[in-house]
Amino acid sequence: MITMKEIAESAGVSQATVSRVLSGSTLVSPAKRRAVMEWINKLGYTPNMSAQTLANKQSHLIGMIVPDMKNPFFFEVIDYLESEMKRHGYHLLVANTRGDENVERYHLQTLRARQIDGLIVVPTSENFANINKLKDTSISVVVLTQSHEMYDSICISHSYGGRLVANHLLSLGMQNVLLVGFPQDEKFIGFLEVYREKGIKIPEENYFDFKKGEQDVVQAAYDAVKEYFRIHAFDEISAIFAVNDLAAFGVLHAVKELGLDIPGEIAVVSFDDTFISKNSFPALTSVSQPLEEMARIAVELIIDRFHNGSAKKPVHLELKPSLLVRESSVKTN
Amino acid sequence: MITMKEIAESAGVSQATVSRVLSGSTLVSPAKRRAVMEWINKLGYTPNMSAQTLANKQSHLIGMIVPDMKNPFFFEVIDYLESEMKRHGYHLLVANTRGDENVERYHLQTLRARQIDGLIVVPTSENFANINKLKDTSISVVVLTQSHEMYDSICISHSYGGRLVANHLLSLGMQNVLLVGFPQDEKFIGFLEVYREKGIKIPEENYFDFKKGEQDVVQAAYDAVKEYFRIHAFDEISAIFAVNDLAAFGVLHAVKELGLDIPGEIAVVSFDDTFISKNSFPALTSVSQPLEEMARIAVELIIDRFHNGSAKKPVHLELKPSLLVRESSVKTN
DNA sequence: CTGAAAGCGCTAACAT
DNA sequence: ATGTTAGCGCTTTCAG
Repeated sequence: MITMKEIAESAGVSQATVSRVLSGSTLVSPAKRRAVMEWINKLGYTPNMSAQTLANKQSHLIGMIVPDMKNPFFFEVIDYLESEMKRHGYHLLVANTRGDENVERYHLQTLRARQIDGLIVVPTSENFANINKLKDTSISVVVLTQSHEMYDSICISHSYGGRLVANHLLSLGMQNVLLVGFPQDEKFIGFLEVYREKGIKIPEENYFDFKKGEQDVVQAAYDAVKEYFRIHAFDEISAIFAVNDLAAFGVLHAVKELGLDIPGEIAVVSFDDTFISKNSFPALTSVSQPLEEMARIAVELIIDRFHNGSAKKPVHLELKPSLLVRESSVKTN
Repeated sequence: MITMKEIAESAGVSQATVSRVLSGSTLVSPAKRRAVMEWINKLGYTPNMSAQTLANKQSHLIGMIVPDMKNPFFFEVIDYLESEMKRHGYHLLVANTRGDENVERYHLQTLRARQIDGLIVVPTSENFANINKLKDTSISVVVLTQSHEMYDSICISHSYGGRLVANHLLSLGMQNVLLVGFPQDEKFIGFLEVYREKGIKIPEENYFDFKKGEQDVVQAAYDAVKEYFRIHAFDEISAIFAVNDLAAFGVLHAVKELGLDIPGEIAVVSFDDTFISKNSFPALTSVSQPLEEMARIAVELIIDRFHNGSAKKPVHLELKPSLLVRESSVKTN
């Protein structure tokens, strides 16, 4: 690895001058600048960002912690974030907790040690137990997909998303629905509110509950549907609302295996609108999150906080999701 | 951020002693060790890895460059890699080229600047143009999913995978097949070899060619099938072999939309065996790569090279894929 | 405009 | 067993 010192010696200037050239300072004579540039190219100099980080107290690194890297939703988020960071000259350090709070704690610690300029977290721990401890560190954090009072946070209104689904299904006259996911999820709460407002009750047994931290969501959802219909007649429900695309994928598999027509005999509605929703057959009606916008804002917030400190109080963004109606709930032809 | 120096002052010892405690050196008296540990906890010390990297010339960072982060195959790989790196105390820096060679070049440069201890690349550029230039740098690279003569490389035999598919389809008496992907792909070449050996010819028009760097593979595959059947009768082919799961997903969608029975009227075979293969309906017969093993070896190779230099000559691993037969090619009930 | 020198936080001889 | 010191590669005053 060739260093600034070496190119300084070769070009017959001081290290400071090389540094100035590299940083685009105007205080360098054209002649020296040219000489330095020549040697930089000739010797193939690459700056040492660790040294820069140490000297500047800025790493241009953003850490991200997610609970499940295998979920396409997170991958699409990561993809947008990575892309957005590149635009700003940042790099992404990803860490996966696999739903384990201890792993989350570990990553919180090691990412901090890496001098990240900011952290984007999709919380794993219950009640934000781990991330709340970051409060008395100087690190700026953005909580993604959930709202958090202490930190900047960006999410959609899940309950509004649930309401969209409810209104859609009700407009189709579908009164009995199976919910596949985590009953405490805001989207289901919003959904149930609407039904309650209309005086329609969804029986308890129609809330299928995943174990917290369930890793094979597809399989769990598949099993849920199979189990439900082992006990219930096919015409007892008219629709299934899945907590996310992974779950919907499992639901779809099960429903088709049972030979039920979608949406004729049973409608399926999903959440997140990843490539799975768009490309399944039938294509899934799904609640879509404005991921690109969320990613853009997240990166901007992080960078802004880094420079302008924690002076301003936390920004809480709650964007509105939208419902994309496709063939899994409404026959088009 | 509290530093070693501050700990040293608080504990009334030298910085070197703190460093020794932290590195687990035995050359510290129990008393001082205890005192130091107390202050470390009290003050909430976190080491500065940039400084460590600078002093040690080791970052414990591994970079990875992939051409398409949205492909489930790659994110399953990334997931395994991240997990494996964590076991070794490494972190993963991911970069996505989106099929753009210029972006690949950019990342090669910036990742190097970040002092990564090693690089795992899934090549984007034709003929390895970009990565070949790493040869005269000291960085250790592992090429993943393809074989490369200069660097350590880990891949499966794609042509063997293609042969597995060919033999499987032939055993089912399927003589005319539509290939959806990139005709120059080894898996298709292997596939065609077997057919040729049996004296069976697949007409040129049955090779559907994606544009290089095609980003929406699902859609492209969907379109390919639709287009094929716009011109051809349904019974002209008995099977479709898709280049990967993303393509197979599109194929599946199209075939079902056309109302064809799978595998009765048409069989579908895929490659990579991601969660898509496992969970589609019908579940896809697919060629499976030993991802976990590949990830483990990749990380071990990188770390080994880092410590033992480029002395030994490159290791080339070509693992054998296996064919998982599911309902998309063979009716089970 | 340019160079010398101090410092970022940590490690690793080298003394003692 | 412990402290002192000299870097690691870069940025940034401070002089000139």
